[in-house]
Parts: sequence; C-alpha cells; structure tokens
Amino acid sequence: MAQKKLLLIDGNSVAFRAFYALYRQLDRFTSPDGLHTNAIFTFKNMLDAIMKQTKPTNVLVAFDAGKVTFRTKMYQDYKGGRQKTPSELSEQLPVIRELLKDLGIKSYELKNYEADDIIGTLSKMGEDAGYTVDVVTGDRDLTQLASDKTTVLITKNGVGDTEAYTPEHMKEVNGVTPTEFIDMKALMGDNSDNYPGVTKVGPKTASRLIQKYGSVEKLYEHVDEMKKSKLKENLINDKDKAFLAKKLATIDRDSPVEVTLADTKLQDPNIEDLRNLYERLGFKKFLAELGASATNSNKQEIEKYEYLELTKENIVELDNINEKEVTFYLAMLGDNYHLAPLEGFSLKVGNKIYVSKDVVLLQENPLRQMLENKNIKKNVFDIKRTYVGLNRLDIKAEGLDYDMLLASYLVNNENNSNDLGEVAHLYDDYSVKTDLEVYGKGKKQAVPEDGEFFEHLSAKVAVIEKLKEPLLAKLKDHEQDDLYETIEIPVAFVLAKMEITGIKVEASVLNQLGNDFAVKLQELEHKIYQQAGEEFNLNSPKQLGHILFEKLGLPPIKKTKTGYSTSVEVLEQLKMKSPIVSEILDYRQIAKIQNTYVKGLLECIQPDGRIHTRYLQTLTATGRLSSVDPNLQNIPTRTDEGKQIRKAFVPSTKDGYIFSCDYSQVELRVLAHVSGDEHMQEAFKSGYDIHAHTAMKIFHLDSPDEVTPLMRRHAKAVNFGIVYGISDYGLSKNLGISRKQAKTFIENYFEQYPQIKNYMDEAIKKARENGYAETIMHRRRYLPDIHSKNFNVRSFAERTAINSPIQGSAADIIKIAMINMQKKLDELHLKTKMVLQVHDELIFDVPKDELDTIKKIVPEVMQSAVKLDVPLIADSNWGHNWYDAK
DNA sequence: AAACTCACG
DNA sequence: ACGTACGTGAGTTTA
Repeated sequence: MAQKKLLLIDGNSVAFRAFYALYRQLDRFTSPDGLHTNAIFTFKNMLDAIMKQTKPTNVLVAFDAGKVTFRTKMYQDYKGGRQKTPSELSEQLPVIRELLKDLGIKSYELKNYEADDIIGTLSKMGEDAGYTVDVVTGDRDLTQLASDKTTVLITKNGVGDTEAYTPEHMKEVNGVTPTEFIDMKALMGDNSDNYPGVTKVGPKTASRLIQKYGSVEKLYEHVDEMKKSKLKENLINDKDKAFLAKKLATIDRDSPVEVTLADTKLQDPNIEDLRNLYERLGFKKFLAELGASATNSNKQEIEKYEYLELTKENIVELDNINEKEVTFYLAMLGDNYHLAPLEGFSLKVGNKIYVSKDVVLLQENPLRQMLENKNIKKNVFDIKRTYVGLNRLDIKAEGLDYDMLLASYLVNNENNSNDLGEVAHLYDDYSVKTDLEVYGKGKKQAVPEDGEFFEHLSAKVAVIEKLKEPLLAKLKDHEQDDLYETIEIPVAFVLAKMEITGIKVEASVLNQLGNDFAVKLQELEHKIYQQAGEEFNLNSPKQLGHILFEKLGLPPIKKTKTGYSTSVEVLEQLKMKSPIVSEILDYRQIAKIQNTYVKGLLECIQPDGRIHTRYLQTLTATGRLSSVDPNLQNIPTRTDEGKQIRKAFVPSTKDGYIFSCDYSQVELRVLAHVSGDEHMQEAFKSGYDIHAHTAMKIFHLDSPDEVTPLMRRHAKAVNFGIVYGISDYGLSKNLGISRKQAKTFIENYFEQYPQIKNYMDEAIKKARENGYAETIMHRRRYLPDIHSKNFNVRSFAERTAINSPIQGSAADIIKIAMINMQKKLDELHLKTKMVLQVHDELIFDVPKDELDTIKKIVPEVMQSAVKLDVPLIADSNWGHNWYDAK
C-alpha cells in the first residue's frame, strides 16, 4: 500500500514569509495590470520546494478567517497592536488561493478559528487515520504539534529551506516535549501575539520550570514549597495570566472543520487555468515550466535546442562554414578557470549547435583556425574566462567580440551574477538552467550525464546569441556603448594577460617569515595564557571575551549581536588597563599575517613559481575590480611585520625590478572635477598639499606654515569623509573627537567649498530622479533604496549616491590607463609585464634594461588616461621586490 | 552558513 | 530622532 502523507501548510504565515523574502523587489514584481506579485511568485517557489521535499499524497493550505476568533473573545488584546497586513500583501492572498485551486490543492478557512487550529485538527485526523503528517509554517507556535507521526517544518531564510521539528529536535532546542511547550509558552507569554505570561520569565526560566514540574498546573500545586524569591512572587502574582496564556497558546485540535481527509487529496492541476493565471500575472518562469502542451497560443514554452555531438570524425562538417559570426561556450567545472577541469564546449554556427566533451578537438582544425581567426567574431559569456581557458589549450583566441556577462553587468549590476543561467533569467529567458542546478555545489558538484550536459551547453550558446541584440540595445539606450566597447571589453583582455602572466613569489622568503612569526606567536601565546591564568582558544572572540570582561573584569566597551566585541577598536581603548591587551593585539596582528598571508599565499604558488589571481570584472557595485584566489589587492602595507610579506613578491628576471606607480589622490581629484569646485581645483592646479590646504581652509589660517600636523590629520579625515558621504558621527568616531567638533569641521568645510556641498546635494537629487548614480563614463549604479521610508536605508543610499560616482570614475580612469599601458608595452615590444592592479596603483615586472623606459612611460600613460579639469598625478617607485618598490 | 575580525584602496 | 562612514576578500570559530 502506498504511504499516505498529509501536508498541511499555514497559508498566511508562508505568504507572509514569501512577501518579505522579496520585499526589496516589491516594485519589480508587478503583473501587467498593476498587481504586486512578489508573494505569489515566492509562494509558488516555496510550495514547489516543499512538495519536492515531502512528496505528499494529500495537501491542505489553511488560512486565517479574519480578526475575530475564539481567542479574541477570551482575551481582547490577542494579537492586538500588531501591524496590519500591508495592502501590497493582502491583495495577493486571494490570488494565492486561486493559484492553489488551479494546482489542485485544497485551501480552507474557518470562521472564528485561526489557521493553526485547522492544522491542529487535521493533523490529529491524519494521525488517527494512519497518515504521516508534515506541517509547514513560519510560526513556532505550531511546533507543539510535533509527534512521532507529525513533523513541523519551520521556514527559514531562503526559498524552501526549513528546520524540521521532531519531538527530539524540540527537546534539543527548548528542552521540553511538544506538549510541554504549551506550558512553557504559558509562563513566557507571547510578544508577537501580544499576551503576557509571568513577569520576568523568558525561555530559559520557563524551560527550566517546566522541565522540573512538567506543567503549569503541577507547578502551581507546588509553588508554595519554592524558596522565597522574586521569581516565586512573580509566579504567584501572575497566576491568572499564566493560565490565560496557556489557553491562548493551546491549539484547538478538535475545531469544527468541515473538510474530510478525502477532500485534501491532491488533484491534477488545471493546466489551462494555470496558463491563464500565469499569463495574467506575467510569470514567464512558470509559463515556461508548463511547457507546450494544451494550446499553441503560448509563446513562452521552454525551448529545446537541437544539437549535434562533434567527434574527430564529423569535425570536417565545419570545414565549409564561412560565417562571420559564431557563438562559443567553454565549459569548466568550478570557478577558478586557471585550474578548473575543462569539461566541454558548445558552438553555434548559423542555426546549428555543436557540442562536445572532448576539448582537445578545439586544437584541431578547423576549430582552432576558427578560434584564432580575428575575422570570425565570437559571442561569448565572459571573455576573460574564455580567453584564459583557451590559452590553457594553447589556443590564442582572437575575435572574441561580444561578452554577455560584461554587457549585463553594465546594464544593471544590482543583481550581479557570474552565472549565465541566472543572467538569462533576469531577462525572462528560462530556457537555460543555472550551473548550480545542473552541476550542484560543494562536494556533490559534478558534470551530469551526457544528455543533460549537452542540453545545458546548447542552451547556453543559444541564449548568448538570443539576448545579444536586446542587451546591446540597452547599452545604447543607457549611453554605455562606449564604456562597453572602449573600456570593459579591452580591459578584459588586459586582465586576462595579467592573470596568465601572474607574479613571481619566493616561497623561501615566506617560509623564513613564517618561522619567525611562529616563534613570536608561541611567545605571545605563552605570556597571554600566563596572565589569563588559563589556556584558552585565543582565536575565539567568545573565549577571549570571557577572559577579558568576566575573568579579568575589564570594562566591556562595545557589544556585538552575540556577546562582547573584542575588535582592535575596543582593545586599543583597554591597552592602558592591562598589559595583556597589548599582547593580544600583537598576537592578533601576527596571527593574521601568518594565516592569511604566509600560509595562504604559499598554498597559491603554482608550479611555475607564480601566483595567478583572478580579477573579478563584474562584481563590484562601483566598477572597481576585485581580486580572488588569492586576493592580491590587500597585501599588508600598514605595519612593519605585514609589509615584510611584500619582500616575497619579486621580478621574474634576474636583477629585474618591481615597479609600482600610483595615482595621487585620484578620488579627490575626481571630486574636484565633477563638483567644479574652484577652490579645490585651484589647490590641485597649484600642486598644493591638498590636506594642508583643506586644513588652512577649515581652520581659517592664512599660511601653510600655520598648519600643525594635527590639523592636517584632521583635515585629511574630513577629505576622506567627504568622499564617503560624510556624517558628523562617522568623522567624530574616526578622529576620536566630539560629535560637536566634527560637526563644526564639516560646516566649515562646506562654507569654504560651497560647490562640493552643491555636488553632494545634486548627486542625491539626481539619484532620486533617475533611480541611479552615474560615473564620468556612464557606468551606472541603481539605488532603489533612495526612496525608502526607512531613514537608515535611505541615508545609506544617499551616501552611496555621493560616493559611487567618485569611486566609480576613479575605477574608469585606471581601466583606461591599463588599456593604454598594455597597448604601449606591445607597441614598444617591451618585455615588461603589467602584473597587478590595486585600485589606484599599477605594478609591473620589469627587466633590468627596461627600467628607464618604464620610469618614463608609465606615469605618462597614467596621467594622460583622461583629461580632467585638474591634473592627474602618478608617483613611481621601484626596487628588487615589492617591499623595496616604495 | 553566519558572525567576527582584519587585511587593502 | 533616527545610527553611520565608501568599496572589497579571507581565515577562524561557532552554530
């Protein structure tokens, strides 16, 4: 006999979760006729995930019937003070019920009762009739229903993710059985349902008491025997409350429901109605899932792409092709394309798609010729990855022309993803799956069987081609075609070459440093344990917090979500109180260098003696690059010990140089340019020390000689603050001055640089009008939060509106410099390689005899990358390793 | 997987 | 009055 399985869903609760899961996208999810759809959409996704997980034979979704229930009659304020359901959600509830009906799922509500009671009653009916029962809800109240036959699944963050409450799990979490949980709640009360329990009794105490006495009733039988205490007093005073709370907390498992178990049997979905509903709501994803069955009116069916598997034998078929444009995808398993195994490829030529798992075929003609012919344009997803991957096969790709990843990143980097499937879904094309879906993740990641794999690869090339025109049109519409064509595409090749070159790192230097640090760490550890009077895990903030603030009684200056903060900020302030603190700071600093840099970098040195980082070109919100595996943009420079790491970064030629050239104050120069502020422009044009100049201005001094080092330091912080979208609080914290003083600084600043103030106001205004902020090269950052009603959220968006054009324009500038630089190196046939970029700095691996040339051309190229209203200045340094290039 | 901490511009 | 600087990646512990 097939197993009978009943699934009971708390409709309101799950809809509520669904609504808030996509709350930020609220305005993006609307149907053609203006109905919000975010909750409906997510509800369906969650439902699918739950059904897949539980595989029920019977399903019922219970809804609340209204405000008035038997509980409100018992206690007037039940659920009082609760915010009423937002209208954007309540308008979606009837549609969810319609959706359920079309899906063949029973939904039900009962006057005077809550969804909880319907579920309680049906779960009991189900259990009695021999069903296994699953309950899904976001509300922990229902965990009281857990039993050996019933599991309560509490929805967690993320679609379809749940925490399963069995009686065992209940015991682990609360220390009590599901029925005892009701008694626990009687003592605790429920804030969200707005009824009190016993004063000062929270989960801990409630759990302890119920474990001891078994129930509220038994507790009160013995309450007089308790020792005199505040708790005892409270228990006695709040006895009525406790008994009322117990009634309110108890789910009615015998409510007069009119449904039978037979009514809950899962029915076949009504495809036609579903199609109509999805069309009305604009749900392309679900329409696509319905596929092409009943009608032919539907244009959104999943496309299946025909493909031909290429082999050594039939490869000749490609011989007679003379297309000017093809689409190509190279598949690898894993993100790190320098190392990830190459798994296959797909190629679309005209309307034919070819696939293969044999990447070696690519080295054979006519495939190799095609890839290396610059006159045959290739559409790809991720030029840099493709270029590097093919380079591993010793294929020098040419004519890589269109990059879907770069285009979509520029068009909108809000929801940025490096996954082709996800990007396609953003543009409503669901014919290609995500890599996560096809390959899985973590240890289980693997290439699926041939059919599925080839379908996936075919879909990829088809979609790259299909979305090319719409994406290019959007770029044009955004005036971003120039940014795309003359910056991002060329810089992708520059980065690819930098990554392939890599930078030479001496393992011996790192090993030596590692030994030294290990000795220091041992000593520090020993001293710290001695002062603490015990050994503990120094790397655990929790254990460290216990030692410092409980055992040693130091004042806890700051708290985190989970306990005491032990960050540098806090420890710095405690330094004076106990010598242990300085030693902990030293330990932390060295441990960081040891783990992240010595150990971390050693693991990344490849057999060629080099480290090949990956620059992520389509990740940041501002247009900067980021660097991973490893991150070479955060190699220490601020402390002496840290800086030593740089000694391991060396030139690849004998007696060669590491040459570094960095922009001086790019962001402030960009600000001077975009704001048009005369005073600041004047300062840069005259070559003044900008921070000293600011100090003169805000402290009302007449000559640079009057600027003290402290004034300069303060002025420097103000300049930084301006770039970040300043606040008096932030500045005061940064400088350790009073908030009032910080405020004065800022006011003086705006008085002296009125056009900067004006820029900031305009930046916010423009972001509000356009919905995005923009760099000098038209790179966009969308800022939907600029309209938020929440002060914090909105303020953050406003600061971002100020900062992004500055940080982003600086990123634009250095990208242009990199392109020009690579071009120059090629033109002059130099052996020098550009090896690293660190936001405002370029680093080169220079053979001895090219140093003089490099000294001359690098600053020239960087300074002339763009023409601003102020000069761009770049300073050079060099030495026989990165440490000496200072 | 999240929280904390800390490295960089 | 609200609670804060902007942008990143990675290692360790803890849940």
